Amino acid sequence: MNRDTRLSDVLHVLLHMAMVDGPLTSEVLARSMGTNPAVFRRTMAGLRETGIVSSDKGHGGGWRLTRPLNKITLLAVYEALGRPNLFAIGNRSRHPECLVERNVNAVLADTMAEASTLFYRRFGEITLDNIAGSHEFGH
Amino acid sequence: MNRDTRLSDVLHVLLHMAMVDGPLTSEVLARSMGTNPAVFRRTMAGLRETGIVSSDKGHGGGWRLTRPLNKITLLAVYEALGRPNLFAIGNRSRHPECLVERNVNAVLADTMAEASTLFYRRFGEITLDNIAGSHEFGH
DNA sequence: GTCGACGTATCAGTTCATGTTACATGATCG
DNA sequence: CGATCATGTAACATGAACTGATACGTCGAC
Repeated sequence: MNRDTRLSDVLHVLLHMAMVDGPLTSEVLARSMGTNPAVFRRTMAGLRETGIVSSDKGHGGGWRLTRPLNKITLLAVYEALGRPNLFAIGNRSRHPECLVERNVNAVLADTMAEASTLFYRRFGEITLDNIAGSHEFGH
Repeated sequence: MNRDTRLSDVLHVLLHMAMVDGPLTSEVLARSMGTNPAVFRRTMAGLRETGIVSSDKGHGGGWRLTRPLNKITLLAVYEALGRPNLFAIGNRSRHPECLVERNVNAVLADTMAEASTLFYRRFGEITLDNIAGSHEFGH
């Protein structure tokens, strides 16, 4: 099963955007993401809608950050992507009426919920300037 | 991305096996798992190799548990399946030499490592008899 | 020796994310 | 105002991976 790398890809691009003054085009940023402009725009749509970045058409257009890196948490980026599924494992309810199956599902769901909480907490603590510099943010 | 439900499926089957005296055939157990015998055998191969279950050919053959449920941890089952990938997210190293990308990867890898530890700890604490009864094992 | 069961290789089918193309919209510049 | 440049997005193509399916080999009980 292939992993969803959009979060990693988007962070990479955002950090590069922060290093440049003017806007950058999908053409350029897609290359930095290793894909093509249409995929890049599709991926960034949520970040535009939640206001992390803005995009302009026409001459001199392109993408830019709307606020400094220390005002953007990893959690905000994750949520802007639509909170993609974190886990590769899960339940399949073939027999929803079966008590055993319900117990199994509850155990796995509990553990995954705990792990989710951990992800959210950590993501909320990390701002993008923490990532831009050397890897130092509290442990 | 579709979730890997093998762990959930296998637990379900193991608990049902524990409720029966004699061995059960792939035919029967596959039906309980909602699949066909070949897929069932493929899925259970690791559990046979690690000794959680045994299988016998010929008349009166089939699958049986080799030890009671309270001697089987969820972790043992997970490992017998080959420690399937837990996470749906991940890094893609398109630019391994890029410092920014290395920082991004490190942040995500750290968080995933922490979550892995949590999964392993919880899986190690839970034995299958905890799941068989009502859902009570410590919180 | 026949039958019943597992073991497993191999191929087919499906699904889903990603890649691709195409075209519409809108802004800027001359 | 028209040309150009950029985004927005729909629609379709591609490809990889997992599951399902089939076939056949092995082995044990009767």
